[in-house]
Amino acid sequence: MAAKEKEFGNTLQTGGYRLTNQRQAVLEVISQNREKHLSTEEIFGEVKKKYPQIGLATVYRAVQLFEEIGLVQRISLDDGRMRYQMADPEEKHGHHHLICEICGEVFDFQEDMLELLEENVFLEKGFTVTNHSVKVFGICKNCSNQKKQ
Amino acid sequence: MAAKEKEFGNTLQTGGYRLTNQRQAVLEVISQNREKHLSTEEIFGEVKKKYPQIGLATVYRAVQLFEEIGLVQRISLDDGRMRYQMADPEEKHGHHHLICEICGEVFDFQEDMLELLEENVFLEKGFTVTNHSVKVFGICKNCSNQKKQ
DNA sequence: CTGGCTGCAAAAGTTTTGCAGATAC
DNA sequence: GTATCTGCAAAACTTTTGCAGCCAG
Repeated sequence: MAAKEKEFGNTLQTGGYRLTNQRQAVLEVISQNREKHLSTEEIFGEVKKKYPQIGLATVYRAVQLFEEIGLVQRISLDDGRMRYQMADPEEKHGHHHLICEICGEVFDFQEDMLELLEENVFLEKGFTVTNHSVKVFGICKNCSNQKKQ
Repeated sequence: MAAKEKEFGNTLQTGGYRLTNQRQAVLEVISQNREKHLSTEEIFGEVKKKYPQIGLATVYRAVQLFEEIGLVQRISLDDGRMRYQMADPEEKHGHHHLICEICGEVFDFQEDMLELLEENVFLEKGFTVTNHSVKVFGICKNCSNQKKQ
């Protein structure tokens, strides 16, 4: 925890950015909801609990900054709002998402098979891959079980 | 062409929807720009050339209907607006997109390797895949060549 | 100190909605 | 004829921006 905050501070400092209470609070919320894929508005709501005077624009500016310096990963579920999740520095391209079409739950998954896909795309189309975003829609295990009952 | 319009009419009729001039005009624009990935505003602009009195809301309602009945595929490039493209009824899950990070051009690609990925996801997570959306970012062949010059 | 950051409020951009009139079937 | 569709305008939402004051370094 202390190590994490130190790392956060360093990452901001390296870029010449300031470590403000607001930014700390925003990152804390994202960090404490690692599995949640929060929208900006949801982050705003959570941060306000601990930091009631914060403005929505500050949250928008904070998450954008965090994405630029690689602290968080931006996720779009194509529903007209952006979501954010902690980025894992170990991952080359960020991870991917399984989205249940019944309950809307979002599950993470890691899939290295996509490396092969990238190779194919380069050979066939001359396209050099720098990143990819994969969303897989379907029915999650829980919802499948409920259907059977 | 005539066959396509007939098919369009039938698809709408099957659902109990009306074949209006506005809807025909919207679908014509999408159909005549198969490789373009037009945004709703762009579709609106094109349609107005032939049908100047059309309203933007009508275009929004038309593309939403077309997506529901499977005539078009909705594409999100996470830039805050939706795009639409003709759907190929032959494709199981729609095709995927290569997005150049330099010129912004969007190229289509078909990749069957994802079938394997779906199998893995089911085995590992019990998640039954019904659809997926893959976006691959990178540098296209043209932009790579320009860089070298 | 001072340049970067915040909060507020206004603006911008996309998409949705309500409603009276028009139209496909 | 009538249920559906359209066009307009207003509203709803998310995100961005301008600016005066504040604060981290």
